[in-house]
Amino acid sequence: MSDKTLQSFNIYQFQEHLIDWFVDQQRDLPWRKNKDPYKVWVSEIMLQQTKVDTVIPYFHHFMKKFPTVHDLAMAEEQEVLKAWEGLGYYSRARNLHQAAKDVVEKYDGVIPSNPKELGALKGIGPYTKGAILSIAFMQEEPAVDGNVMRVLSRLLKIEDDIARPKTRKRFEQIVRDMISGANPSHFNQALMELGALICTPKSPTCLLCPVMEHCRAFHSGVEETLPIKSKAKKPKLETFVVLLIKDKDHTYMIEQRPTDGLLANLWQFPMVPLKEVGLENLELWFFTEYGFHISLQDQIGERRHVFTHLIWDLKIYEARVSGKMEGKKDFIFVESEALHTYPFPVSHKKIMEYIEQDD
DNA sequence: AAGACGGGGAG
DNA sequence: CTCCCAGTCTT
Repeated sequence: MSDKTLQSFNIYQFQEHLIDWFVDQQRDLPWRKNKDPYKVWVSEIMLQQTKVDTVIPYFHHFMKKFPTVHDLAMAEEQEVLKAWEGLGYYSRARNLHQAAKDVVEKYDGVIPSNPKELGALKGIGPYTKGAILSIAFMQEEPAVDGNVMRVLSRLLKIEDDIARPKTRKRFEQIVRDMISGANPSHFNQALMELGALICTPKSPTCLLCPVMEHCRAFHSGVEETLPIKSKAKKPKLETFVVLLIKDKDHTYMIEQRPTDGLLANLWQFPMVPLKEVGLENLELWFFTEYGFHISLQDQIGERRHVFTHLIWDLKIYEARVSGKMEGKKDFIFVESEALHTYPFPVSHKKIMEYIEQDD
């Protein structure tokens, strides 16, 4: 035992109470029907930063479309992004796709069961590695996510800032000590399930908790003040003009975003950074940027879209093609009925509502 | 260690 | 509206 936090903590009785509760009370979730490593992998990637209820329909659709790691490896990235559309953090989809190709090429389609090779795959960090190793391969590895840090902070009354990278490492060592001798799959999933159902961020239902008697925060009455977490800084505001550029054939201009950064490789209506360009210079700026002329028409709406680190203020304008099109940049004109075949960020999906149906 | 990277739900 | 949630990669 390398962390004295667990001195005088009854690990084996804790394991029994926790796992008995989990076996009895766990939710019936689609990725719990078997322990196919591919399904465990996909579900764990989807569940990063994302609620179970949101993930369920995406998981069903994804498994129908890409039933095996081979199917995923063979797919076009655009298909994978389309299946991910609306789920957010799209680098997860691109990394999962790349990793599936690597698994097929390097490991003949067999997902590696050792920590080193598994953890080297794109998008598989310490948490996901531990989750796959414990759930699919029954190895005694920690899988420390936000639920686990919250549960253990309270259980052991640990006041370290869970926003710090160092804190996760401490919890990993604690789990290594606590998981010993237990069913690794049940133990890790039980900690996370407890965090989701009982030991919730606000107003935890301690009176229903199967490990209440083990919980140091509950005994001290401080469960509501844990875990300690430093706050994120405020997102900064960015203002854009979004152009719904209609061609004479009832088609609209869309473009693909860059291969790196925010919403990489997704499609969008052209966006003009308003602060830098200014409404007066917009048409000239557009010609310089895209190589053909438009005429700006009326503003037809405005939306705010909030990301973790920034806010988009989107002023939606109609525009018309008014010049020859000899494109400098990559863009296409697409019939309004066909827009839905391209992966768009949620913000631009909502902008599609401003397009009239009867044109 | 700090910042980039989405989107949804609760109150 | 405001607040909360939080894995991995990059720098």
